[in-house]
Amino acid sequence: MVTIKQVAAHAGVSFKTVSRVVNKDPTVKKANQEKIEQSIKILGYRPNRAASLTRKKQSGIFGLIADELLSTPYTFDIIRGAQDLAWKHNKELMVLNVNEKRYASEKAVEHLFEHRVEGIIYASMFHRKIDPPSELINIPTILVNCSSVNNDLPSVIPDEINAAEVLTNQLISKGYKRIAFLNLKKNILAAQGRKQGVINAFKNNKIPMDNLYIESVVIETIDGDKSITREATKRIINTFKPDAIICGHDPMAAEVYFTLQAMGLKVKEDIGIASFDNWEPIPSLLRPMLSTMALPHYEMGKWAMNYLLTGEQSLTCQKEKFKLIERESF
Amino acid sequence: MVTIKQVAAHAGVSFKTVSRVVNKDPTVKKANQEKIEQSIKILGYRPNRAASLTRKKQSGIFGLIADELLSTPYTFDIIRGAQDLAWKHNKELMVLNVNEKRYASEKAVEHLFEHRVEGIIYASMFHRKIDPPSELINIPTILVNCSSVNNDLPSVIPDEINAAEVLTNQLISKGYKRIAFLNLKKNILAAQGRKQGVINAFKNNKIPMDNLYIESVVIETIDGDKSITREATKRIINTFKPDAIICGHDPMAAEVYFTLQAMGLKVKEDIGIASFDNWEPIPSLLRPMLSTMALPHYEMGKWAMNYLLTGEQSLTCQKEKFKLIERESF
DNA sequence: CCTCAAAAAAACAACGTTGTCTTTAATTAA
DNA sequence: TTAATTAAAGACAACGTTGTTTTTTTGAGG
Repeated sequence: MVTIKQVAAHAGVSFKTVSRVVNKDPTVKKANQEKIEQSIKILGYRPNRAASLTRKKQSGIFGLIADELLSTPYTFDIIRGAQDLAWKHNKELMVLNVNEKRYASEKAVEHLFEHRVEGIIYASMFHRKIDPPSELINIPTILVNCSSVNNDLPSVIPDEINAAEVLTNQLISKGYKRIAFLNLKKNILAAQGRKQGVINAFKNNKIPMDNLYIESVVIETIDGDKSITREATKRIINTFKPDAIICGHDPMAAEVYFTLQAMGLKVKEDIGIASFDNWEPIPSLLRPMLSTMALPHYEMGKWAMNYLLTGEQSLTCQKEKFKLIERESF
Repeated sequence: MVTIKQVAAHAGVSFKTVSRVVNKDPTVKKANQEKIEQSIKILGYRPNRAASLTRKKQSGIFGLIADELLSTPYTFDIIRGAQDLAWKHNKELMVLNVNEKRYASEKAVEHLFEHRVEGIIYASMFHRKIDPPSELINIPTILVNCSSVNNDLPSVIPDEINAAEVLTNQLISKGYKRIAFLNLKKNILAAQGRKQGVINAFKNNKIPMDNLYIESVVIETIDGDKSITREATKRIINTFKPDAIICGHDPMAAEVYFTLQAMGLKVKEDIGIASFDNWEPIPSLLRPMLSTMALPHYEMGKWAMNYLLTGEQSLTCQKEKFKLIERESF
């Protein structure tokens, strides 16, 4: 690999002058600057990042630990959001993919410390409480899509309450009057906020609460048994007789679609369907395409990176708003 | 940050001895080793990776450029496969997510060169020919899920022919006799290989070719208009009258499912459906769940990393086999 | 043409490690 | 006990940069 000294020799200047050109120091004569840039190009010189980091105080590297517990790869947008912003500021983002079984996140933190990262983003693959590696308190850290059980770290999470409120408002404004909400499992954070949001919307619109029915549907895994969803749907249609159903997430909406179809009911025509997550490719695969509240993954990743870049220290809990993706299901 | 010299002072030895302990040099007396390990723990010392890299000839870092052209995040397994193996060998994997619009892959290569990576994995998000950054010929590089237009770089790609052959064999062995293949667009690499594979299977099983019908279906985007798939399905059912349909990929299979349903036909009972990709969550969402050939993303990522780790130089084109995920659709 | 200040470039130390060589301590053989 | 040998630890240079200080060059003003 060609070094700064070789460039200096080629250009006939001291290596320090080359360093100045590389670092865009304005105190270099134009003539020399051009000569050196020529030499750099001819020799194919690239500054050695490691060497430069030994003298610079800031590494320019941030870490992102992606806790892919449930391997829901549509959360990839968190990484995209963080990386786009990092690059815009000429910072590196070191992404470490953590899998509970094989590599403890402790090891990932260790790696990042060795690289002297300036800050760490810890991203969970679904909204939940976590018990993060204790070392994280020694370095600027921001949690994404999760919050610490001890509340000792700042975080950015999806605004579940607002999402449910906006979605329900939209349904109501379109004339739906009797809504069933097939919520996720009770102990899931998202479920709690969304329930609150749906209720808020009913209150704000002064609609009697007996036009709202909420039930938590237990789904263990995405590809597992969905008979519970199917049975709940049938039962609710026959007893509560809603004109719209809000589903806990898009996979559940898919199952609801299929159940309705089997019952001879048409989505939108006979019953409106709305959902949460915008878990591609599900919403655009279904017919009619599913209107759903998109999780602000990209925005959360970006917000987190920005938090680190601005050097903020506050122990905030930022809530990012979902975005309604209107398709054809209500 | 605490340095090696501080540890040395704390333990009452020279900093070189600490270095030996950190690098697991066996020529350190047990007593000293333990004393130093104590000091490291107490002071929370972590070796400075950048400083160490200035002296070591090998950086221990590999680069992965993820060309997320079509943002199909289910390809994430390529990264997982590569990273798992890298970690097992105590190597770092620097993942750079490249988006055609915003950041040229040239810039990503530049970054990786500055970090003195030992090799680069360039991964495409769907199987195709690419024109990779020319700088890559100066460093051990392996292409994943793509090959170079100039054939000047080694690559690992999915074995499309074999996949189609295995899948078709399986259908035939289950008694299906008249098969329609709704292939992807003609100019897609996967489509060409798979067509060959299906034909091979018919030949090997000595089944007359007039029991096979192949048609290329043009789908521009995943979430775009699917009426072409719908119409093709109807037409083929009514004219060719197959007992099984092989779909070009899982989103297409979903559309075929819906079309059949609308026609009053039941998947598996009335007609077998098979597909390619195992593009979660589609296959496990559909009812009955879709049997499909899984793209060997994880395996390709792992193979690529292994290629770099072993320091191989050959200009091979490795073909990784798909895996049939048997569910319930045929 | 000289002086002096300002600008530009060079010299040299420093960063926190590892590699190599040298010195010291421990062990073995006589 | 001592010399010879080996094991362990220390000293010092080196890596390729950047930060700081010193020297040289340039150019303006008289």
